[in-house]
Amino acid sequence: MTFELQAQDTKSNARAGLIQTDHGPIETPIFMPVGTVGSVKAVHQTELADEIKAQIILGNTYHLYLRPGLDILERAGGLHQFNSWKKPILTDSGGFQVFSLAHRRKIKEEGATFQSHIDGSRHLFTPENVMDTQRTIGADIMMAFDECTPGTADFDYASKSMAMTHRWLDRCIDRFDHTEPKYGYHQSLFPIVQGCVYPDLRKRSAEFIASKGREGNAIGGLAVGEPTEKMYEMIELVNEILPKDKPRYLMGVGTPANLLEGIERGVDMFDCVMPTRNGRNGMLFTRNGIMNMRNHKWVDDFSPIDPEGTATVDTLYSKAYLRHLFISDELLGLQIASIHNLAFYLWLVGEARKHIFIGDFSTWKDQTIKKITNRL
RNA sequence: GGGCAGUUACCAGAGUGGCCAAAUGGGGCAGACUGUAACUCUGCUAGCGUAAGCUUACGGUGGUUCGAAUCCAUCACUGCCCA
Repeated sequence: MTFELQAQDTKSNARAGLIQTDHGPIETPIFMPVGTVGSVKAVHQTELADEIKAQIILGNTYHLYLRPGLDILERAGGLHQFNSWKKPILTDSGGFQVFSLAHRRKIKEEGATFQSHIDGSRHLFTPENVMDTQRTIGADIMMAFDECTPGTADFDYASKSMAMTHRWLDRCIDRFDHTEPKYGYHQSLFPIVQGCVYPDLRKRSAEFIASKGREGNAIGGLAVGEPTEKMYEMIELVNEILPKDKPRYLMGVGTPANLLEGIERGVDMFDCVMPTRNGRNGMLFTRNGIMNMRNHKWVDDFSPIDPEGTATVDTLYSKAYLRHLFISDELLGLQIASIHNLAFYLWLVGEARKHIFIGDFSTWKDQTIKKITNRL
């Protein structure tokens, strides 16, 4: 994998770049649709590629390990073969599940034991076997196994958690460096900065992560309960330390406004379930603001879903029709909303990239945030 | 023509003397959702009021009772069965 810095905004830390992987290029800043169990929910691969113009998608180690399981993934020839996505894939390590499934896991120095949310069986995830699993999945970008610390953690907990994540990282790196890809193409390992909302911890963590000299770096443990302003502060602080010549990935973030604020602070990669999950729940993001498609106000609005939208569904269908689909629990509504939202997210980061090249990113960002945060 | 059962909020449907402006489900109206246990979750859903509260309400009318969706009479309507 290579990363080329192509443009740097003069008034902010925003930058545009190009990642090259064995599964093709990724133009940054980029948004990566989340496909936890090997599927971006309600969206075909053809739509992902042609309509949404996704360049890379996510998978999840925890979920794919439980289902379909490593044997099937290996026999399929890896996740790319299994789900017919020919472009790059990044897998999360299960570190987020240490947070989101906190009530059904136990953390020890060795690793985290999960009680499966599917059948209750117990499974130990260690830095070593999480590397092995991601080798089997065949992700282009593998994530280190970390503890995603809640944004509300106290300093003492955050400090100990961060230290353990660092020890886990060393074990991840050791295993990663002593194993080979299974399917003949290159895989990268991204370490993850933790440290909750504590500047001292974030600084130490960023220095530790940067010192590992991996091909890219990630910022984790944000948008997990802390105030948004704290999140922005942490991004700013961490990005002063993370190397400029490597891609920076802000994990799990976020709202369209979060993306622009992140880009301004030097983030290159984002992922979030928001466009797909909120889409399935009837919420549409557009360049003019946010719409709840279940609202009565759309009942007889026969104008296109998003007249300026880039996806076919945006002009093919009306707001009234989409509202009807949601009110009627029709599956097509989930598909249209998911495609629209993802296309919007990809359009947004693409525009950001353009404006970084043009040199007016900050001005454009301020105007855009005002519009996209409107409630329609 | 006779017998039986029933009529409760937008719909379905509990409730059979006070704890009932009335369970529950659906529908409707809003809100939430950030490395996905999520086509999920939360709130509201007679009127006025921020609220306490007040008013109108369980087919109609008239009773019994301190008190009625609940008991009685009668009328109307609906369903089933028999002729």
